[in-house]
Amino acid sequence: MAHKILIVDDEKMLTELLSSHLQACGYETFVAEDAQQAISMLTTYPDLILLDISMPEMDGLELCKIIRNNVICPILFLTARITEQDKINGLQAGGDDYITKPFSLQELSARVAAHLRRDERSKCTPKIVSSQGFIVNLAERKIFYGETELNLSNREFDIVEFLMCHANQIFDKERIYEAVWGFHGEGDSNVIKEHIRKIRNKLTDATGKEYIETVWGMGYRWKK
Amino acid sequence: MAHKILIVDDEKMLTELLSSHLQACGYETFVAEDAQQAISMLTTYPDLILLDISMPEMDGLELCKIIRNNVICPILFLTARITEQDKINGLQAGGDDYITKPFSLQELSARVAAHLRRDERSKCTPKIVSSQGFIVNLAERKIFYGETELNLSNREFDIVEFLMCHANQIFDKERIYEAVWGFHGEGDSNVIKEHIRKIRNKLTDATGKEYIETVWGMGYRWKK
DNA sequence: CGATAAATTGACCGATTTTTGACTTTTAGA
DNA sequence: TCTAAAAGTCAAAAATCGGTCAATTTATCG
Repeated sequence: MAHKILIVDDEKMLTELLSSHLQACGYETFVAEDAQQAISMLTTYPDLILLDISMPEMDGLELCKIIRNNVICPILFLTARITEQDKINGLQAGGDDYITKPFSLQELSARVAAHLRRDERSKCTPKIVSSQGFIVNLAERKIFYGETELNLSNREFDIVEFLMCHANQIFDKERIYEAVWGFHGEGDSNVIKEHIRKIRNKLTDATGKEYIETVWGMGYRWKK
Repeated sequence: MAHKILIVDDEKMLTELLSSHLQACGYETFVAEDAQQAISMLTTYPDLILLDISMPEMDGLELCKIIRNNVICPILFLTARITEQDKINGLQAGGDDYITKPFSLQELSARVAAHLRRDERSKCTPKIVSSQGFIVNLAERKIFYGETELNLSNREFDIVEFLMCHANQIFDKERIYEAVWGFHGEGDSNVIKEHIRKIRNKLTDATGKEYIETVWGMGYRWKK
């Protein structure tokens, strides 16, 4: 399957040029001309994003942060000026690399390919973490307690992963929602309660122990 | 290094309250009472800005745009009313979030912390304070006297935190109510009296000493 | 398309916290 | 000493929060 590349830029000339070149290189391309479009196009789950941060109508860095909160793929900035401060700002906003204008199409596709390769490699390396008798396979998103698998659903896995990786810290429902869903939810949400219940059932079924503690009026935490 | 927060508001009462609470939370605060001051204080490079957009003497949104053009830190609006249009206007002007009045100090610092967290992953905010044999964990909102935990409820914790952080100062019930609840209460409220009683019981149970003194006709104070 | 699993929502219960109201005690000043 | 205001006490009502279940909506897969 071809890699998907999202191009965010308001200059039609440029986007068409990039788009056709990258398509010629075998990529699938999507174009967004403003922040609104860019955000809604994240649903295509691009493998890489080219983002022009020097667009007059919007703050590219701000947009970058929003994007970074929703996807993990590489974000490459297209920019005219480039100072040390720009670099720092951009990296803090979650960017991965800069391509300064003017650039050749060859250079562009080379950089794109390099980032996709690196991303692909890191995807291939299985990440396995173990703690408290659990074996967590982040790549396959599976959790074992000794020999027995826990069969968590996606959301359940996300919640467990988040709590486990921040053991002993207390998180209220709002924060868990933010961490797992990536955006704000309504304050008094039943969703978290229900997921916690399901998770607890599966945990105690497999281990016979309690791992998620409720701190009344504060939230939940993974005991360690 | 503590995070720097710039507070822009023309109500002295409120700015002092916010300032002292945020300082208690470990932040460094700066106060600007008008647009002129606010702009010149941008040279302190704040990590977050609290901006009251309902100030009579100036256009908060206009000011926000100016600020946004100069710094990239989160800008949180303090506002009484909040319509859908307000939100759009505010976000277009470069704001990041809204806190609608009335709000509790707890809510405020939670939102502030959330934005700072999202903005970067630096962990320089001090979360544990100790004094007079007490260990106050602001993150987990727990208080220990030596080894023994005090098991305060949330409101109780808020009151103790407020009094403790302003040791030896006298506050009447009105003032305590404002600080903890975030808005004005009726004058002769039993709520404070009752909470103080509960707190005193828990304090003497754990320590055998008296910490909260009543100053007759004036209020309460934390003895130090 | 339909079947199945997952995610979310709404309703309800019980525990805990918070607030209230009635009452008692203490205090300062006449 | 007496009194009115302020503070303290207690129990019970009200609000909040978390846990659970069933029902509904939403994704996923063949």
